[in-house]
Amino acid sequence: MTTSGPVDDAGRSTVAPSVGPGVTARQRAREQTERDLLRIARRHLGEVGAAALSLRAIAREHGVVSSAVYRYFPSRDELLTRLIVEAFDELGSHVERAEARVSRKDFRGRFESVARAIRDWALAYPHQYALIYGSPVPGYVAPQDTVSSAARVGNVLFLLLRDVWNAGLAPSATPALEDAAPGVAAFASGYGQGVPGHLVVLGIESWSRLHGAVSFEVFGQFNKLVEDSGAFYEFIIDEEMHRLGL
Amino acid sequence: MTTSGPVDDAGRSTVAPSVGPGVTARQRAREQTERDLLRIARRHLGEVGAAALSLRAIAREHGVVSSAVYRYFPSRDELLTRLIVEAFDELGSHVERAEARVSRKDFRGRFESVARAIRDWALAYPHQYALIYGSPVPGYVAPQDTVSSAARVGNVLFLLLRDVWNAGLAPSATPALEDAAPGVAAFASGYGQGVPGHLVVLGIESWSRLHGAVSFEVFGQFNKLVEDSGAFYEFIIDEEMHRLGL
DNA sequence: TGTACATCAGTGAACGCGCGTTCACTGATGTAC
DNA sequence: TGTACATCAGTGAACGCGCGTTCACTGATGTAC
Repeated sequence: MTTSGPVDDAGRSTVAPSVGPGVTARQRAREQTERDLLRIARRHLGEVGAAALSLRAIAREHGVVSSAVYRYFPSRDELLTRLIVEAFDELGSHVERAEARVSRKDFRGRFESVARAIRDWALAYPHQYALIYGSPVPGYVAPQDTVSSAARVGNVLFLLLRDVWNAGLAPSATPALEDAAPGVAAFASGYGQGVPGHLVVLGIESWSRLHGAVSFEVFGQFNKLVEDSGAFYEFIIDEEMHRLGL
Repeated sequence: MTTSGPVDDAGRSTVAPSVGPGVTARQRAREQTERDLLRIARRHLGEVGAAALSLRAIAREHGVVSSAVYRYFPSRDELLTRLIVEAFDELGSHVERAEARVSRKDFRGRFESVARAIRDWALAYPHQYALIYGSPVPGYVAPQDTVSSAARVGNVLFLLLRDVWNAGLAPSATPALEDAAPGVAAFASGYGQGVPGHLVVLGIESWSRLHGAVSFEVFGQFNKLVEDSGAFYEFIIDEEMHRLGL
């Protein structure tokens, strides 16, 4: 039996349905139900937000008694974690795919597609975006499981930055950059295969800056202030590329 | 009777206790109670977040039956609105006071103190910050009352930008800035007393950029990524000042 | 200055609602021999 | 191939909780004459 991707405790794939001999109808049904519940949960999240997400409402919509959901998720928090990991992964793969479509040597094109992919995804799934980049859900503590999924967008940006650096295009350090670099040293030493600390600072700030604009747009701070947020975002992209030496 | 500041429908001050003849003990007691309830509400907000803010819990803590709260706030939403306006006003006056301390001609000093004041306030009152700059409270619709309070920080930044422009220091337009300017035209025409549109774009982006970093710090996105967020923020301030010609 | 009346803060009970989670159960599906 | 047993998805009732809001009321405070 060869499945790929994430698996749960029992070794069942959490992504695609299991197939082939040795896989029972019961097991296939379970996977289908789990996917259905997640789909409903995702939709509810998009309608009422994370704080108001209700197991009973999900069960009701699936036509099942509320306790039945506990066969699939041990608690509401576990379900939330699943949704958070899923949202990070969806944004991550959306960004990865967009960036992969561009020629490796086209640094400007790669940066543009990363930046636009973040905004496009956030506008398409505002509640999912709020779940992972908005104010923390009260009473919910993110477990370790979310970390690797959360890092995917950052990784894409970092690898791009590394290529820019290797091509000799990235800017050199300024005093202000040097001052900030020690504060992100742990990250730099983990990821920084030959990339200087000041570039890691620059990359994290690009990421923070893009999300600043996207959050303001998605959360409504631009209401009556910025009418054409697309053009505004393109301006930020342009500035960022200048700054990164592109 | 001379009171200043915001007043409620009955002409009572919502800020300071009324004094002098013609003000009854009952009225003073009412104002005291209202202030007590708001103080408790503010603290609960800081502990459980906006979505979980409960009128009953506030009443309980004040030692009063839950229906009594309705003598002061017609509904939970009205109370939330009060808290939101209050948070905007507190951040606004914190920033205004910080900026006013600096010599008018010291543009760098003025920008730095605005930027630092935003972050300081957000770190001191993270839930209040989340209330006004985080994901929207589900089911809550902000009424018009919040607009003028919400604009105070932006105004400070804009007036600073105007002074910079009048001193001949602000940068001239780039093609990317020109492209974005029409999208913020409404704001520019309202505020732009002789300040060109591209500067308004620049100012709004400064504001968005600062909040991007502050939000990431307050909402925990910098966990294990940026250890010294103070130094990181100083770097952003420095970059912004370069960009604004300071 | 005293009295009759009006105001209104706070009470206590109730309505109707939804929530997460537990638990003993039934009956269909799967497995070992 | 058939049978006895094990697994386990879904049931239905219950526990115990908290919520926002309404309403008729009481009794203290304030006001007009």
